[in-house]
Amino acid sequence: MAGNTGTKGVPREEREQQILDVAVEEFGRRAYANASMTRIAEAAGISKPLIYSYFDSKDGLFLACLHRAGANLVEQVEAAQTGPMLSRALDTLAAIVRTLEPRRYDWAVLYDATLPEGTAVHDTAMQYRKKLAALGAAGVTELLAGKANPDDASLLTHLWLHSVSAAVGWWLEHPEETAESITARVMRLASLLAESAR
Amino acid sequence: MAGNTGTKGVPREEREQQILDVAVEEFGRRAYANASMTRIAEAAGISKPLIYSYFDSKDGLFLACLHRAGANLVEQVEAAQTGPMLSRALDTLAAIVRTLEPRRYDWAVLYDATLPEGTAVHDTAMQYRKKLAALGAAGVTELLAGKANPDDASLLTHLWLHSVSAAVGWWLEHPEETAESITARVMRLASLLAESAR
DNA sequence: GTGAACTGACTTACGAGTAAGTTACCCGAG
DNA sequence: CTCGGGTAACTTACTCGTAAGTCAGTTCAC
Repeated sequence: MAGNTGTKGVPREEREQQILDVAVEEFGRRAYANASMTRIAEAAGISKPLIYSYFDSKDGLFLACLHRAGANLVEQVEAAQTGPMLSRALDTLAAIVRTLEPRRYDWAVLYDATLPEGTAVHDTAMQYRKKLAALGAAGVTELLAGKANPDDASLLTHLWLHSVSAAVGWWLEHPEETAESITARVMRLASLLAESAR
Repeated sequence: MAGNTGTKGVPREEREQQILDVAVEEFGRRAYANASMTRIAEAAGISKPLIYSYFDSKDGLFLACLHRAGANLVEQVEAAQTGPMLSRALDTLAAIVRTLEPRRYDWAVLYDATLPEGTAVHDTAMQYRKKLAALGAAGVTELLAGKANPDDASLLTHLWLHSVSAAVGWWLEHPEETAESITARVMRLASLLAESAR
């Protein structure tokens, strides 16, 4: 009889994507440490055991979110490393923001500050962060062109990555903004600052 | 007889400071959500109930850390808002870094991303953040001098605060650096960037 | 009828918070 | 100076709630 049990006819692949979408939002909003599997299940309209049967564990679910977000971002950012140095940084930011458009919380998942050290989750996030940092560092090196020591370059790379985080964070607080409007704002600010520094 | 019980003769005031120092480190490293009262007690070489008798709760302990960090930072940053616009940003950064020198994790506590919304802990952190943001916003407004719309200014303020966070974060990964060396690095980078933008 | 999609109800671990008691320091009375 | 008693500084050993993870199934599509 119509208890709540039994299949609903949703194929695994589709259900997995749906769970991932919900999970990214929960992980992005509350961070890994505060995220609750029960809440994810409720938000997805299914029960907890189904999630476990598809993703094994909280870590497994987070890893799946991470891979989707990380691989996507690395790919898009790599593709943006072509133009002349002057505009490359802006191109990269545009690529990131465009990639994040459909799922803005992907960035928060990748840069979650609550991942316990020494776990697979932490290590995997670190790998993706390192890849993005390496891409940023390449640009920074070229920009500085030997005019600064390696530690200064490392610091600038760090500043660059965090500026992107800041822009994405601001975007999350201003949902009505689009990828284009954000990029445009940053471009305006960049030229205003350059002018002020004259 | 000499069980582990009974007073050790440490006066409350002194013990409280010691607990706070340990707690800031734990909260700063692991973030509020992952921090454990048991671990703080162990690291401080005392038992959990003593912490509770002095600070009431995990929230109470965190609040105490917050007030020490927040009040200190707000005061020092306010004092740095005097020079001409050109150097004010650098002065502010220098003030922050100098203030953080004895307890670098204060910044991480103030900007902990895992504070549950709607709690006293979250609200208090927000108040201090807002104060610092307001100081930053004042500088940004003066710098832009009406040449940008309010949303652009808001974004720039956000970028500024996150850049400070980034610098502090880099510092935590390079413990051998001093307040002065960090400030010097940022100054060098700022002038290099200004030159590149020419 | 068989396997994939699903669930209600459980167990378990861990961390916040507490009850009840122990010891050492301090200070006033003799 | 010294001998109690009161209180501040402590601890061991608990309770209790919450969230991860699991068991034993039920139902539907093919």
